[in-house]
Amino acid sequence: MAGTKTLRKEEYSISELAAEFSITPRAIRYYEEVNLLTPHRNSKTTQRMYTRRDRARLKLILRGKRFGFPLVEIKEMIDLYDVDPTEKEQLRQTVAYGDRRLGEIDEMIRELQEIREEIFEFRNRFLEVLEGEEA
Amino acid sequence: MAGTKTLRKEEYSISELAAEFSITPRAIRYYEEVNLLTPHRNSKTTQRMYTRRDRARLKLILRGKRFGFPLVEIKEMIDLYDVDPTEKEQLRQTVAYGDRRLGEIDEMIRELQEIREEIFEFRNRFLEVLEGEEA
DNA sequence: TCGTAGTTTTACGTTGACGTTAACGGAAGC
DNA sequence: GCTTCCGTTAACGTCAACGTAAAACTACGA
Repeated sequence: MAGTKTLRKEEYSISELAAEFSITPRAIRYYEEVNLLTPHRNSKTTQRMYTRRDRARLKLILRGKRFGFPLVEIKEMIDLYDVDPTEKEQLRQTVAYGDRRLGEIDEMIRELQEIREEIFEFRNRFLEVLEGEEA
Repeated sequence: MAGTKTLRKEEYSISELAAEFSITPRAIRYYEEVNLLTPHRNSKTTQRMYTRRDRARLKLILRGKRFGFPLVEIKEMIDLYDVDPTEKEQLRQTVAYGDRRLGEIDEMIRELQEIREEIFEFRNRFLEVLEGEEA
């Protein structure tokens, strides 16, 4: 089985991607409008074709959305993957940006754990009441 | 110092609350429009007055917003605090709702930790490059 | 008592993130 | 060749979550 890699498509059409992620083609085109995706065109200026890299970016976009980040901020974050590693100043700024984001994310995790605790305790209190009645 | 509790205001005006949470009075009134807050009126149908309980609810609203929850869902979650503990069916449904939310939140925490890892590694890789140059 | 600062309702405006429709083009199956 | 799906652009519509502006009321300190 040497050389057996999970066979993956190289390119995707817009509706293939849309179906895979349960969104609409319109949404994907919109992400292109705001420069979050830059698919190339196939067969002489017609269909958009999405590479695995485009697909990966789309995944990141949707992940950001799940946390309520606006698309502009999602773009900022995703663009970190494209920083030129020879530009010292850019690197420095990126590191600083990353540090800020890390702080935010740690805070979010903290808060989420709080929320989890609250819901959990509420749930249990209610469950106890129910199980008390059961007897 | 017995009986010394941190002196807290009993009631707040709309702009006091707005200032405290760095939002606008309009936003607070909007939350009332969608039944997320129900301040009482003081001195004959004029000013809205917010109790500490209202203030607590506002805090919860803003916390929900930080995670991108729409106001309707935030309302669902906050209303858990007001479930009638004598209504068995309501309790049962609330427990089920809580379980669903707990699942979601666990997933969010997991994802956030992933994101944290990614940013962290990126940051470190960049930092290494910078420190290499330093020498 | 007057000014000014805060509050009220009403109502229209705005922004982000798409949804929806129209009008068209190419390809594929019959 | 015709229909039936994709796909394309362009343009207008929509919904949530407020922003903003107008016009009136009230509260309060100098």
